[in-house]
Amino acid sequence: MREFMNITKALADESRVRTLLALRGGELCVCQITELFGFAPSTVSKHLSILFQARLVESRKDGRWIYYQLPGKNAPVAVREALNWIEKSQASDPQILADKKQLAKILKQDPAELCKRQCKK
Amino acid sequence: MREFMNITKALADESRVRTLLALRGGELCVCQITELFGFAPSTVSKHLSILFQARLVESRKDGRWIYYQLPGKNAPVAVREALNWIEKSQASDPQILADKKQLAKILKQDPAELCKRQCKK
DNA sequence: TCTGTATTTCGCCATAAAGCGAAATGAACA
DNA sequence: TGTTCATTTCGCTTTATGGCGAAATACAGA
Repeated sequence: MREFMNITKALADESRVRTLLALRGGELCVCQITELFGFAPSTVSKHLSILFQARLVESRKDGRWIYYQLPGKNAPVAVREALNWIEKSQASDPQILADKKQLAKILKQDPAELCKRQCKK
Repeated sequence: MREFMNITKALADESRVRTLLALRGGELCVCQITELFGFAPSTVSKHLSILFQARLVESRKDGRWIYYQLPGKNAPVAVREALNWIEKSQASDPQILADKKQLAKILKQDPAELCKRQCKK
């Protein structure tokens, strides 16, 4: 029950749901997600750690960058079902489509440049 | 998106998840759910109104009693999928099984007696 | 109509959660 | 060995949420 509630609580925030749907296109580093939402990097990091604790995302370290991605087939059933539910219910939501568009623009940019800009703020 | 978040926020509380699973056995009136949790009637009422707004439950008035139940086939897809997910993930959870047992005892009692006791507190 | 009662609404308090900026961490590179 | 910089952790403030009891509402029955 504890684990299940970790999932439901993680899903009870719009930014986190949008993050999960944004990750459908493949892994993203923190600064790319930060760019998508316009939040402070620390805020995004916290959101990601909540998703991670719920096992809704996995992470991979590559040098100074940390990439987050949707979990693989080894994920708990409750997690897989949850992601399925979100996908089915929200894939065509206007906000999600807008995010997808915005994300395409972000992916064209150099991640290093994104990060540098965010740190200067 | 707004509607979807209503669902996820409604599910982000353990009592509300337990309520949904308790309703699998059929409709319940407010005082029966109140008895199950040991909360104040006003607290239970609020929980139910949150579930209702998310369309995760429906209600039926019968005289002074209001019965809550799981939604029928006309429920939105997101709601049906959510209930499915909860059922699959949590049906065999110890807490849910305990609730089921406790509920069986409650159902043997006269609802009118339950309510009277709760009001006197 | 008046009383009793099942439920909801309201106002309050305590706790949890979301956001930020500053400081800490840890890996690459001069 | 420092320095740079992507990310996280910490401390803080503001807002949201869950709980209660008291009062309001709505309906049944005397």
